[in-house]
Amino acid sequence: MDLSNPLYKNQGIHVNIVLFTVNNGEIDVLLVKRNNQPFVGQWALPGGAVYNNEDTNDAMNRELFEKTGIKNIDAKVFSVFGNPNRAPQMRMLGIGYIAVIDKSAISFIRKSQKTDDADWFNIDEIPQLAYDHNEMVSKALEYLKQQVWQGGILKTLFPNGVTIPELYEVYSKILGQNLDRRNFRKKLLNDNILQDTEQVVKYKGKKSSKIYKII
Amino acid sequence: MDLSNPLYKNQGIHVNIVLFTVNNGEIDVLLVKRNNQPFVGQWALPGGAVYNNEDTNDAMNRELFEKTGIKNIDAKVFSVFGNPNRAPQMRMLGIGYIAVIDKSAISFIRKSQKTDDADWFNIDEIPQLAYDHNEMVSKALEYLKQQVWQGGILKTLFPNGVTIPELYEVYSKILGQNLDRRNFRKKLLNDNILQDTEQVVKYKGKKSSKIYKII
DNA sequence: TTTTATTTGCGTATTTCTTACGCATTGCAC
DNA sequence: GTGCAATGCGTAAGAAATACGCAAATAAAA
Repeated sequence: MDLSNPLYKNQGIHVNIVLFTVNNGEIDVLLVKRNNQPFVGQWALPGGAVYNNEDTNDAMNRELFEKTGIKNIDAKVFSVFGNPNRAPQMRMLGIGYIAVIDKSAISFIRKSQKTDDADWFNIDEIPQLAYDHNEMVSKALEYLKQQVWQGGILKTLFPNGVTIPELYEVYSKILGQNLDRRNFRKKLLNDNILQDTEQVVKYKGKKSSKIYKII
Repeated sequence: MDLSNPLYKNQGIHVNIVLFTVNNGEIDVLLVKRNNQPFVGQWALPGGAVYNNEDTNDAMNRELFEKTGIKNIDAKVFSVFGNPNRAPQMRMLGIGYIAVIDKSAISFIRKSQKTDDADWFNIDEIPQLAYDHNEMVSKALEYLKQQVWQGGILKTLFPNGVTIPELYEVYSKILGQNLDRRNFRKKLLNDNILQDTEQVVKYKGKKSSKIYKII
């Protein structure tokens, strides 16, 4: 590679994270409001440019922390966005990360110097976003649907235990269809990913239900 | 992003393709011999640096063509290699592409100005490669194993039709285990991905077998 | 207070998919 | 010819997915 060739100049790398959470059976995505050029004032996915001495995973966590105060997320790459014109100033390669976390485990979302606002948005009410971030969100959701049964990606969602009815809501919402509650329970218990904690929880208007830990 | 900040300077993007083919029931990977710095004289995956006005998919096909003469491969990103020190000169982000093609559909492999040699290597006899390309190959193979049953990735392997015994060899080799020939046939026919062509083919030493098209 | 509706949780029957394996036929090697 | 491996069809047992009945808990409506 000839470093003096202008064809190789002015390329950057963007990392962005589509951070999902589940709230009352609704799927939310974390967005931040941009306060600098380009796309000032528009909502966007948390993320930013990677330093030249920085691993992309580290960059993703650094940008997430800087813009929202959230630390150490174990996210996975779900896609790469390689269109050279996806950013206006210069070529920015886009790396899309995805994770699902427990919102209540985050004490607060920090609105840093770098953002005017940060908040969770229902997946059905996402505004027009900066860059190609709307496309990123929909691709991430597709990926989530494919991955939801083969585990892993939901482990961090309920660090303090979960009931089967709660999991039922999450799966139904992600997959966009109503599963049979009785067969859903059977499959989960059969898959040996739930550990009985001997505890129960009682929500208003419902029967009390057992709390499990996801292994 | 502050373009004058040295933290953002000297970043490049590498695309590399792990191009698999199947030969006599063996899995081969296409490698090229480097003839310029760094790693002169060492074998490597086809690929190279992305131009700043170029889509990454286009860059992958351009580099593949320049170095081997192979055109228009429909490859998928299987992983991103984001370690900032994976290339010696400067930070090069690595994008790993994967595809499986029919070797016989390629008239010849061109040894261009840019490479001293280009050849297929059996997956069990891959030499020490440039950069982190050995890791790329093994990650691509993992990805291939995961994806082999849910179709798509093998479609281009047999453009002129295929027999079930031929597919049996491919699947067995990729998955690294001997499947039951009779159940393998049943599953393929049941999955409705094979279209009977009413033709048969006869290989020396074997019974004649039906030719199917993969849909 | 009684009734009604909803939710959790367990059980059972049916169907579909996977796995194991028997066997006739073809074709090469000897 | 005999022997052996490959193709291709079939059947049976086992595992997994699906459909649905039903009892107990609970809250809200009558």
